Amino acid sequence: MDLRGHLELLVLAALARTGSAHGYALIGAMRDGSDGRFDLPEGTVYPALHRLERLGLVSSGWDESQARRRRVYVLTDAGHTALSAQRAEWRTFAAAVERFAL
Amino acid sequence: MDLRGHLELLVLAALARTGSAHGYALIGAMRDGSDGRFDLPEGTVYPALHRLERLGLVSSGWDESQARRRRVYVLTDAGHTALSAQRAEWRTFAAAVERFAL
DNA sequence: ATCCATACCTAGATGGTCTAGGTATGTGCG
DNA sequence: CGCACATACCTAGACCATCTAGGTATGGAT
Repeated sequence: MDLRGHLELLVLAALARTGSAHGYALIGAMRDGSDGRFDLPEGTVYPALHRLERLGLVSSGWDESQARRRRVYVLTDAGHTALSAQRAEWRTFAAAVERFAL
Repeated sequence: MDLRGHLELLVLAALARTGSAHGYALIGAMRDGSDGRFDLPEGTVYPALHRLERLGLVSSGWDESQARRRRVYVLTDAGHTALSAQRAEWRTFAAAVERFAL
């Protein structure tokens, strides 16, 4: 799919949209929320979530209340901050591309 | 600077803007045309130009008319086509990010 | 019973970008 | 003149995000 560094923004935004969600649901949310454009393989998303957790931007816990166990993620405060920063960064980046390359 | 896959679009667009230019001038054009936002190291741009030439999107020749020899690049027909395609791709990508993540 | 969707995971390949060097020529300045 | 600096080209290798390609296991439907 070639997200080229924008994956982090997408995952954080997906989590902000859903409030909290497990990995597989996030994959679906990104796919469905983008008309199939952001259809990421699990091998991309799971490691990204682990990285975000190492960075302290998300935290996770096992949800055992369902029949099938799931690792549920939520944004931390730092995650919300990072999301705002990445959104701002995207805007200036996109504006620059727009001005220069289009 | 972290252009993450958008470098090709930028270089092609820079060449389209200038008509034809040598590598060092393209670096300046990208830097100045973006308020310093696209300030790429030579080690990024020269290999990118070589790659684009291998792909047939640009062609080059030595300009010996000046005191200092320069390798001057121009877009090929395929390069113009590729630029249009990448602009279109950018637009749909940016629109999807905008809708989903902002 | 079997198959598919769900749900998680990781090792290793891939490949674009950057770091960090190198070479050489012209130009401005004291 | 000598020196610094900008110009102009180049490449090897590091880095690291993403993808490929596997693996495991459970639940629900037929």
